[in-house]
Amino acid sequence: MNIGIASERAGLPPKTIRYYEDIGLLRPARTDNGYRDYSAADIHRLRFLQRARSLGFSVDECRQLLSLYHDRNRESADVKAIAEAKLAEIDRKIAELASLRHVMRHLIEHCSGDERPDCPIIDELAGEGMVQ
Amino acid sequence: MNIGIASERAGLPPKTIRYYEDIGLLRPARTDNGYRDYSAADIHRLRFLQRARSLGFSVDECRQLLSLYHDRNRESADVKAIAEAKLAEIDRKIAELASLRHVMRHLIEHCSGDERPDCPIIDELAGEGMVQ
DNA sequence: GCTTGACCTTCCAGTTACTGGAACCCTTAG
DNA sequence: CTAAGGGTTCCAGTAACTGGAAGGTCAAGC
Repeated sequence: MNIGIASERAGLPPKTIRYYEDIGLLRPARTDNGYRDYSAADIHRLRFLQRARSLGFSVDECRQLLSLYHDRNRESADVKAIAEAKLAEIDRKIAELASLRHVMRHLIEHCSGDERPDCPIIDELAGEGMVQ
Repeated sequence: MNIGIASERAGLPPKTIRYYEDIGLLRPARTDNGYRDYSAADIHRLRFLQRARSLGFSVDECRQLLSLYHDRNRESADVKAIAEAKLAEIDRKIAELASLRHVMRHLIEHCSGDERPDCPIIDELAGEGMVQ
């Protein structure tokens, strides 16, 4: 199976698939003309990657998850630990964004948004603002 | 004022301050020995940058905000538009993270997290899972 | 006067996870 | 025979820094 078809099946652009190969995440066969030749197992692996990436796992975490996936002796605790760390990270990011949102809302609410130059958003950034 | 002191006052690492100069965000004077020499206005500018960056504005947005800051004829509506776009972006990110969080929680809750190899997290990533 | 340490300089490379583009090869239909 | 639409490699660029090497400067202590 050529890379174009593999791309459709896996839901990843060809460039990304080649990149994953570059960094050692998979190693498809080659046909006589030098084209990459993807097996069903390769597609499975690519879809695994696509799903894990879309869940916010870094490429390096995907590498770990893949090796756990292929490890017949893995303990589910190992996988759970990675997932829990990721959840904690998501929570941290949400909290940070929520706090940013709060400040932004506050600033926007107090800005008249008209043709006059006075602007509490600019004042705040300049350190003459209302927050603190 | 040397870069070390400027760094303390602005709350930015020296490396970052030099980087901001590289990309044209400020242009401090130089002393005879070639050291950068920061004025009070430079520090003000750096603090502006520090605040805007920590509010999630990109370096390019900071550039726009700085030029609006120095524009005596600006309209507060211009600033408000940038801030509102940023708020919308923050909302999008929060929504995306919330949905990730939901899936992760679900997966983690169903994983025994013990020494057994069975793991719904891995199953899900492999496409044999419970979600969908 | 000399050394030592803290500071400063520039420049190059690396990070993350791709993406764009150039130059070129292969296959197939008309 | 040619053109379109695959495929290949390799190089460079993205965002916003960060680390590190090699070397200049300055102030203090002996």
